[in-house]
Amino acid sequence: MLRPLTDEQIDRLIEEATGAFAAKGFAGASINSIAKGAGVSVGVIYKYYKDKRALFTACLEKSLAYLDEVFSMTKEKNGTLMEMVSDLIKQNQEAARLHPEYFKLYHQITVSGDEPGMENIAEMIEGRSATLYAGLLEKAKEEGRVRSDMDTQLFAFFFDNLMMMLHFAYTSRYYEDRFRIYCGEDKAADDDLVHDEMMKFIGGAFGAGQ
Amino acid sequence: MLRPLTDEQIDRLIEEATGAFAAKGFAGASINSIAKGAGVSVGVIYKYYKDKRALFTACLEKSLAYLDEVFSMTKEKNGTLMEMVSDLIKQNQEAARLHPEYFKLYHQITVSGDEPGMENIAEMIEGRSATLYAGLLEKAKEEGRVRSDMDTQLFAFFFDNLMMMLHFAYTSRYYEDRFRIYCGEDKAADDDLVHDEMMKFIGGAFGAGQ
Amino acid sequence: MLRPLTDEQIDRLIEEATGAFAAKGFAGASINSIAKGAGVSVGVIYKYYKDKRALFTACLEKSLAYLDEVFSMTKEKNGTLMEMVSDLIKQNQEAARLHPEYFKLYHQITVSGDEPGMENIAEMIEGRSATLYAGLLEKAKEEGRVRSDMDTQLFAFFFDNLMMMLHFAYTSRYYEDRFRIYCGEDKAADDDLVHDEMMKFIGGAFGAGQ
Amino acid sequence: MLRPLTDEQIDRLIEEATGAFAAKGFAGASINSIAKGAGVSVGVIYKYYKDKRALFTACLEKSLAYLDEVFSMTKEKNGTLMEMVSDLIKQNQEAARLHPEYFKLYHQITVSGDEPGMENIAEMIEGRSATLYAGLLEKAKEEGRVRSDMDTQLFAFFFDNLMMMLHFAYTSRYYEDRFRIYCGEDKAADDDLVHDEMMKFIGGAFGAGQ
DNA sequence: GATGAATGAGCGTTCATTCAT
DNA sequence: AATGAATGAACGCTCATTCAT
Repeated sequence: MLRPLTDEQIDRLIEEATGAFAAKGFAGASINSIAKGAGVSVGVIYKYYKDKRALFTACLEKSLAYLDEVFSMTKEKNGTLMEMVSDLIKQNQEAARLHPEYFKLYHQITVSGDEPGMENIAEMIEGRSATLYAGLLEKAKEEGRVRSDMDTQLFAFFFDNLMMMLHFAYTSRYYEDRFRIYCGEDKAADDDLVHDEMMKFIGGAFGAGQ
Repeated sequence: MLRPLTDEQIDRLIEEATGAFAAKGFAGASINSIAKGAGVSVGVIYKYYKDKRALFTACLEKSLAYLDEVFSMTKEKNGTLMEMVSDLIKQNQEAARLHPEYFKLYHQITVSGDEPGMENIAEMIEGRSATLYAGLLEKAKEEGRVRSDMDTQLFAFFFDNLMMMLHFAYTSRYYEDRFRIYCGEDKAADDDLVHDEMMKFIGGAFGAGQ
Repeated sequence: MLRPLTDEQIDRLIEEATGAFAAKGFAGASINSIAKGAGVSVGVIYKYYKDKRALFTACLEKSLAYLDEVFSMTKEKNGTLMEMVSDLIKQNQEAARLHPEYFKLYHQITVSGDEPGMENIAEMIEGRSATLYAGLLEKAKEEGRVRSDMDTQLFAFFFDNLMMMLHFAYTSRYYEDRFRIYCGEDKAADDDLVHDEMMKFIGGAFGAGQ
Repeated sequence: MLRPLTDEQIDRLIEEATGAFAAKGFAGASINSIAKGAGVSVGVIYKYYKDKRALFTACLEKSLAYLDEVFSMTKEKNGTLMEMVSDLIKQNQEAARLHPEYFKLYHQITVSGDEPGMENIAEMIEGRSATLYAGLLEKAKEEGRVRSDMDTQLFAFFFDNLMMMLHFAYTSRYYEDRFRIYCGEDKAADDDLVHDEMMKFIGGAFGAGQ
């Protein structure tokens, strides 16, 4: 038989597709040009994926698996709250510089409307970190290490918002520009500075000095 | 009709197009159905706007003008830093509930890639608030009303990130879901609670108690 | 606006489509090559017809209307049974030579399986002639002008079978060949001879000599 | 398997393909699903048959061989003209109920246009019966057992037309419907009645009472 | 010599854009 | 100067055919 797609070819297809979906969105990306870009035939895509949506989902799953891995690395260190925050910032910076397209794809789904199959996607993606952050804050609050008057759920939410915006700042053309407008080229490129200032910001927000 | 489009017609066109782009994204929206919805002919759209992208840009500009107006209302009050923060939160909450489509459109451009005409759009949108926030923080720092060790530009950036995520949380399907996952239905719907907690978060971050 | 399709263009489109469907069947015919052949754009077909099936239906309707017209011309003459038979033969010969594609299209639907929208098509097409033929035979039987032991419905059916095969013999490549195999080139081309022999055959079958 | 296709496999392939072509037509049937249904690989089909058309032709040939067999059974009985007619009717009824797909396939080729390889197919199929019928009629005419003024070739043609329409009436969806429209459900299902009436019809046509 | 996954032309259909009116 | 039907490139997808194994 014609040589089956190698793992490399599949990887390249997913990579190409991820890039296309990340850059142009689901509707804007074209299967035919993804195939061309990946160096495979159109037809074979439909052997591996039922339709365009399934290809998109496969790309998304790979991206989310990566994001989850990054998140898990921090989680497993089991450090203190602020150690975790520091870690998360660093990991996000590093991961976003390494694989911007994964974050871009994540970014894409945040703009998609009510497409079928997208109903519980937020729960899937956000559930774990929501629970983790709120739990850590709750524990820290009980132990008196953060301000006692916070709503831990909302504070977890605000904190995660900062994390999301951080990786988008390394990832989306618009957010990159915006980053530079706020800080100038130099600071935006200085990962350590950003980390340190963010630690101050979040530390202060949490009242983590107590 | 063989007379120029009236201002009302242009308004209605932009409104219709904004709704369509907000709901379905750039690629998903159809010029023909926008024309039908707006009660104008397809052809005339191309007299006023070079192409679909130009129409999108026009919608975007109107949305941004609205957002700017909201922002200006706060700016002109000339209150203290934390008064301004409080105001901004409230304004964003109100505006996002009133005109979600404007925020959705704003959200759309953050995912668009390197399309022509999108080069300086961030500068256009973000320049003024970047300057304002950093300026206010700088002044407050000099006066000792916020922590003295902050990088005011980065802090302004972090703060604006929180503002952006706030309006997206009222505006994008995905972010709405995510909001509820973090806080539950009740808190996500309680604008006053969100405002108050956000004030604590930001107040702490700024060291605004000093 | 771009010049709307003239009636001539629509006619040409239907003609081209009828030819394509007649020659290759519904599945085998291609909208794109019909468009090319008719000298119109693909897109405009979809302005006039919802989809391929609708175009086919339009062709079929035109063909059936023509067939019906031919049939009506005979019916309205209100002649005796054998006069009607004679007329029908002549009309079918003439019509089939004039517009073979209409008969071909009719022929096509006889091979189509259980496609949607084809459920009651036989009733639509065959109902009128079935009633007419059986009625005429019944009347003739009562009047003793045909054999008294016939089942008029079945005899009407056999008679119509001969009519169908007659026009297919002028219309379908296969049936034309078969016609020549049975009779030789010369007789197959001799419409009057065919008419006369067919009159004998049917006259005998009906016992119309009585 | 890396051994030649067994005869059983070829048979099964042809059977599957015949079913598919009969049900969906040439264009509608899919080689890939025929292969799957027959339990052979796609590739091997192309070793045995040049292309889809050749596979169709092979199916057709098998169908025609069967039809020919049915025809031969009658022929070999060497009965009188009207005995042969009676036999033919019965054989057609029985065969059509037993193997509708063979007749359907035969029906398919009558609608196909000028495809290559279809040039002499009518000759192949119709030649023998044309000769036989005309011969029998000629002999009967000489012996005075049928009307003396008939053109035996055309009468043979008309007679065979009735035979064709008879098996299509048991075989094609459209012709089945039409049969019922002409006769009602009950008569269409009553093979003996149909046989008897057809004998009357043909007997009368031939003037076989003489 | 069979396999069956890959190929890619071509399908039906859409829709941004054009242009005769 | 607006109209809106026509245009045709390009879409997602299928399937007859090929060819490395």
